[in-house]
This record gives sequence, structure tokens and C-alpha cells, in this order.
Amino acid sequence: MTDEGRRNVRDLRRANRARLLRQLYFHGPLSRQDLIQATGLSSASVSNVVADLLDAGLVVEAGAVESEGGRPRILLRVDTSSFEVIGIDVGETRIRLERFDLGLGELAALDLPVIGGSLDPEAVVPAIAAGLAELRAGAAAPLLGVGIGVPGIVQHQPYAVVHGQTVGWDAFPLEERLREHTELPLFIDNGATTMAQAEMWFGAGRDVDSAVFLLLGSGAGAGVIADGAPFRGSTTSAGEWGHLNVQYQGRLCRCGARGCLEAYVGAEAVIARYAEAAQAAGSAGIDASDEEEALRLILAAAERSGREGEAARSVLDETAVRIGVGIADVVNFLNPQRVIIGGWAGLALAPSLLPRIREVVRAHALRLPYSLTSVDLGALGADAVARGAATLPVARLLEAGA
Amino acid sequence: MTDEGRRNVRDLRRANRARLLRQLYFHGPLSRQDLIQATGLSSASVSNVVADLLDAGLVVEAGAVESEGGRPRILLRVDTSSFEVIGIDVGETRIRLERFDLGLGELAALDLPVIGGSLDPEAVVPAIAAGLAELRAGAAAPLLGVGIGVPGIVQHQPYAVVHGQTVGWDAFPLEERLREHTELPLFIDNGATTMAQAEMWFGAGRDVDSAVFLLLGSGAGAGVIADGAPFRGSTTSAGEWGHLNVQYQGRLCRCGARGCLEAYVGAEAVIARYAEAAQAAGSAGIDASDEEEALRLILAAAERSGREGEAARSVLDETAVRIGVGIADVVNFLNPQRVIIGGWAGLALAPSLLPRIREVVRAHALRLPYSLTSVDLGALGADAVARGAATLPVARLLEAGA
DNA sequence: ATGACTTAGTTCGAGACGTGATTTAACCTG
DNA sequence: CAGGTTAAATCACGTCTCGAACTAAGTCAT
Repeated sequence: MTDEGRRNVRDLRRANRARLLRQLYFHGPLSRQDLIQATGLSSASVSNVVADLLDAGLVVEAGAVESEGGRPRILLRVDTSSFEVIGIDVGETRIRLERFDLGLGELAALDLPVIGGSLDPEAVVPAIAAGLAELRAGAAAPLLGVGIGVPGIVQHQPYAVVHGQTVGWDAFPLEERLREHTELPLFIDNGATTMAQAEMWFGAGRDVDSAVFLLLGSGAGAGVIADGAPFRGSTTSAGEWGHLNVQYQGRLCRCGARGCLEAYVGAEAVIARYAEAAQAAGSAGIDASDEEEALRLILAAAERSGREGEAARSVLDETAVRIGVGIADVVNFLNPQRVIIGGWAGLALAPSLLPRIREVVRAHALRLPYSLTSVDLGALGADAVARGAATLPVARLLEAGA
Repeated sequence: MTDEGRRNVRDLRRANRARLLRQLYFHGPLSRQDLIQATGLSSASVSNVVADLLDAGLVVEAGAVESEGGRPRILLRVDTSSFEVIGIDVGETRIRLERFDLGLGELAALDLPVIGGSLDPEAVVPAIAAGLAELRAGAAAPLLGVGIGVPGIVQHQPYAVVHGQTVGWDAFPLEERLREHTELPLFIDNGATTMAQAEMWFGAGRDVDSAVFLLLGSGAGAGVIADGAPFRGSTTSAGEWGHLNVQYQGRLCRCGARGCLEAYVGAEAVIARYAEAAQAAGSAGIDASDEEEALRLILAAAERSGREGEAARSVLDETAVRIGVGIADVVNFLNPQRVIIGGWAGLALAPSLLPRIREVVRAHALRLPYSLTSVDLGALGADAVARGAATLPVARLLEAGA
């Protein structure tokens, strides 16, 4: 039904240029011969299109492969220094800005703490603007654009508006507000989706084309990749994994509903549940300055014997069970080739909970989709959201082929 | 990452031919002028491509539109009599075969009861073969193919194998087995997906491009449409809505897990739950020869006063609540523009339960995705599965443009 | 009835593209 | 340095879409 697509011969060339560029970006360096093999185009066309790309400065020669009796193959690669991009992770506990080259090699980074643990959108805009200015100062190549991952649903109408129901962002016009501070192209998307894109390009999803990436931080979300591309639903709100209902009339979630997964498995929820359990057990609970430390203390407590350890182990076990059930839902409903757990809280919790999580998934998923999937940890660490945000302008470039 | 797509100028023509054919199929009859508007192609190209389609016999002239001072526009439409297709619904309670013209107008139908309420795959194959032979007898045009909707997960490896965990089909090689009886092209897919396709083309999804269709029969499944096309996951198992976990350690589901939605909302589950409730209340329960009658009796009982009515109302109310929660999950996670309830049980239950279902969805869904969606009844009735199956060969024709 | 006007559809020449065949380039071996 | 081998560029050809010119088929005023 979409009215996009090739119409005339020039669109055809654009598509073929994009195809070669993409191949070189993800599998380069390659020779022209390799490109013929990989794309099915004729040698004449590959020569022509490569000449285009060389002229545009997007691709450069990268040495030659040693000859085996004939003319040696000249290798080609994307010139990663031809453009730079900026990726921003607007998290509930901090804002992280990073500058990358076109190949997503990190060039500079900046961490801004969120003041008072509250993500006031009115404070976020000037913070990002200042960070952007600082990062741009060192750039050695034109900036392709700025990608931003946010903790909420993004609606393009046509300028990005963010609905962060759980962090108090009510239809905040982030794109328009940032537009006052910069003329750079802006790409705003849900943070879980950007994380998913980063893991697909460079991490745990490199070798599949359908996967679900769980972002466990203060809350819980997911990025869904289908057929190699982000699945966004009719707005971009697909992937609100944290608000699957796992318990009828269960715990109250900060979204206002009862029984959401996020009310059990996000860092905020785990900490709250531990506080309740500790109180019930008559022990002291924990005293931490922030969520990351609190989570570390709970994990440490679980190693100890006695009532305190018992409470921590029980809270963590239920966390694993709820995550496992949530993953089984995803496996049954979306049939991904892989489920990847990421986010700072996910990366902190999963190493010790993974066996239990897998056990629960096995018990609750249908046999066939279960047999075709696996549950693993993210490969990129906690900066995957910012890195994935930076892939957005690059993806645009690869699609356009210029 | 996909390696499909246009390469040379002939592929370009094929794509444009497909584009025009598709436009005529869904929005015809149209004049060449309308096609220029709709596709953005030049008048010259439209003339050429239309000439192709006329030569191929796929399109015919269909009168003219009255002139407004100039030469009248000649209308074009797809010749629906140029091909016929067969669609088959393999349901848990019956097998339905239908023959259609290319425009999915029904030409003939055949209903085969499932003997003994058990869907033995070894009995299904000869039944389908016999039904096919009977239906083909009356065909007046070449048969484009046979589409089959089945109650289970379909894996193409490369011939369709059906995993119907809840009906006891264990990797049944349906395509190979049917191949022994017919040389017609076979298109096998999950029944919920075919129903979704039918509703998208001709029913409740005509004006959107992202929707979820719930198939409530003996069990419960869903067909997911994203960007106008069926979402199939890495195999075709996406959409196993009935096995979302809605209650930790809840009722035992026939899939073997506990707390699946299907253990609460499928006809089989509703009848079982009513039997338990009636027994607990000391009333007689129901005595019906099949599931459809049983469901009717329960709905009728809910209209009566007294303990019996009370039990029925309570069972139906929980059914509505569970369906509502299951829909809220879908709304949050996939962000569809519409959620449509279909299937014979869904169509029987939903009229009376819809207000309660909507109330529960509202309470459990996030505000934004809730505000962008609606929950409604299917528009095509219970033969949507067979009709949707028949769309599969047609979809192939429209994609190929010849 | 006639001719001016209007709109629909076709034809024509130009420009762009991809392809297979041919030619040129660059290396190796003896 | 000649003969062989493989890579890359070039050429001639066919196909495509497009804009413009042209033909077809109506209406309307006179």
C-alpha cells in the first residue's frame, strides 16, 4: 500500500548505490569483485556505481589484495572520516552525549547527571544544547546529524513529540524546542529502539534479522527488530514491553495501571520490592545515594546468609521469574531469533539471574518458537543507547546512498 | 539487509506494472488519468504499462466516465473472471473450502465437519484432497492457487510444516502431503494471519495499515498486520496471542504452560470454566452437542436470574476482563491503529462483552497508544479465514504484476 | 451542421541505466 | 621480456521513464 519505491531509472541507480554502500559499510573492505558476488549486479554496473561513490568521497580505496597470478583486486571501504555523528541517550538517571565517526568509532563523550533524580524536560533542553555545543567544538568533519534516544513514546507529527508517561513528559515537543538551539538534522526515537539498532549493527544481533532487545534501567522497555529494521508500530510506541500485564490486579505501576511488568522488574521496582521485603523481615534495608548503588547493594546482600540475604534472594528470584515470563510472552508473540537483555540494570542483574530466567522462559514459551530463539546479554554495554541513536543519521545516509 | 529488490530496468517495469495492478485491484475501476494521479507515473508510462496489462488479459476496459467537455475517460478494472482461487479454513471444529473469482467473490463452498472433535492430520489430508477435487470441477477459469489457513505455527523449510501444539500436530508436513494430491500452487499460513489479511483487504482494516486481528475460536490467536503486510516473525509464528501469560501460576493451558490467555478466553476454556462455576454453585451446567451450541447456551444463561445466571455472568465477565487485558498488552506492545475481534467465538461473545472489554483496555493500556486505537468487531463473519487464505495466491499475483 | 475548444490517450525523441562483450590495465611466471 | 591470468574500464545495445508533440473523441456556441 505504500507509495514509496522506484519509479524511474534514476531511482534505480540510487537504490543500487545504496545497496553497494550498505554492503561496504557492514562487510567492507571489499573489492569490486566481492561486490559483484554480493549484490548480483554486473561488473560494468559495479564499476560505474563505485565511481559515483568515489567521486562523492564516501568511499576510498584501501590497498589491494595480493595477486594470485593476475591483476590484484583493489579494496574499497567507506571513508569513516568523511562525516561525524552525535548520539544522545536521555536516560532517567543521566544524559549521555557522544560524538562518533561515520563508522561509529567513538571520538568524544560527555556525561550529564540528572539533577535530583527528576527528568524535567525544561531542564533537559538547555542541557542538551550546551552539551551539543561542547561536542561540536572538536569535530573534524561535517556533522551528519544528531540522534536522540528518549525514555518514552515518540510521535512524529511531523516534528517529534515525546510522550513519557512514566517520567512525566506530556506531549513534549522536543524537536521544536531543540531546533531553537541547532540547525543540525535531528533524529528522535525511543531509547530501547536505538539500543536495539546499535546491537543489531555492532553487537549481539549482528548475525540475525529478527530480535527483541530489552532495555532494563529504572523502568523497562524493548526495541523490536523485524526483517532487519526497527518495528515502530503506527507511531513509534511499539515495544512498550514494560507495560505488559503479568498479574491481574497486581502491583501498582507508575503508569497508573496495575500488574505491569515494569512494576516488578525495573530497577525502581526491584528496589521498592526489596525495601518492602526487608521491612517485613525486620531488617534494615539499604541506604544508597542512587539506583545503581542500591541495585549493587541488593545483589551483594543476596550473597549473604540470614534473613537479609533471604529477602534479597527472594526479591531477585521473583524478578527473574517476571522477566522470564515477559520474555516468554515476547517469544510466543513475536517469534524473534534472539532476545537480548541490555540497559544498565539489565546488565547488572542478568549475569546472576540468567539461568533462572531461561528456565522460566522454557516453561512458559511454546516449544517451537522457544527452540528457535535464545536469551542472552547485550554485547555493547550501557552506552548502546547513545551509539544506537547515532546510527539513525547514518542509516538515513545508507538508505539514500548519498 | 535483504537482497531482494530492483536491479535493472526490467525489474523497474515489473514493479510499476505491479503498482498499477494493485491500484486497480483495490481502488478500481479507474481511468488512466486516475492512475497518473495515484502513482505519480507519467502519462506515457501509464499508457505503456496499461497496454501490457490489457495484453496479458488481467485488466479490461469498463465503460467510460461522462465527458465534461473533452474526450471521455475510459475506465479500467481488473478482470476478476480471468482467474479463480481456492481458500481453505482448517478449523478445530470444521474444515471449510471456498472457491472465489480473482476479486474474491464467492463462487462455491464446501463444509466438512471434523469427526469426533479431533483434528487428526492424517484424516485432514484426504478430506482436503476430496474437497479440492469437488470444488475444481466447477471452475470456469484457470486456478491461481490454493491458500490454506491452519491452527498452528507454519514453518517453511522450504515446504510448509505445521506445528499445532494445541491440536496435536507435531511438525506435520502438510505441503508435501497435499502435493501428492494436487499440482496447484499451495500457500499455507496461520489461520489468524489469513483472517487478518481478509479483513485488511475487504473488512474492518480497509482504511488502516497497522492492525491486530484476534481469532477467537476453540482457542485464541492473532494476526498482526504492520505497514500493510502480515508480520510473521522469523518463522510464521508471530501472533500467538493466546499464549501470552496473564496470570502467574494460573490455569493450566492445553499447551502445557500455566496462566496462558487461551486458558481463559477460548471457547473451550470458557465452557470449562462455566462447568466448574456451575458445579460450585450446585446448578446443572449445560448439555450441548458441540462448542458452538454450548457457547450459545452460556450466553443465554447469563440473561436469566438466579444462581445459574449469576455463574454465567461471572464467567463471561472474567472472559471480558482477560480479553481486555490481552488487548491492552497488544496495544502497548505493538501500537496498532485498530484491534479487531473475529473468529466464530469472538463474533458470538464480543457483542455483549465489548463495552466491558473496552473498559478494561482503557484501564490497562498506556494513554497514548490507547488514544490512537480502537477495539471493534470483525466485518467479514466466520468465513474470513478461508477468504483470507484465498488472498494469498492473489497477493502473489499482485506482487509479481503478472 | 460546423468549427473552436477541451480533455484523454498515444507516439516520438532524448536521456539514463544495466548488461554482455570487448578492451585495457596490472600483476605473475618462466 | 613474452605469455598467461585476473581485475577493471569501456563500448554497443536494448529497455525504461519522461516531457513534448500529436492524435482522438468528446462538448458547446453559433
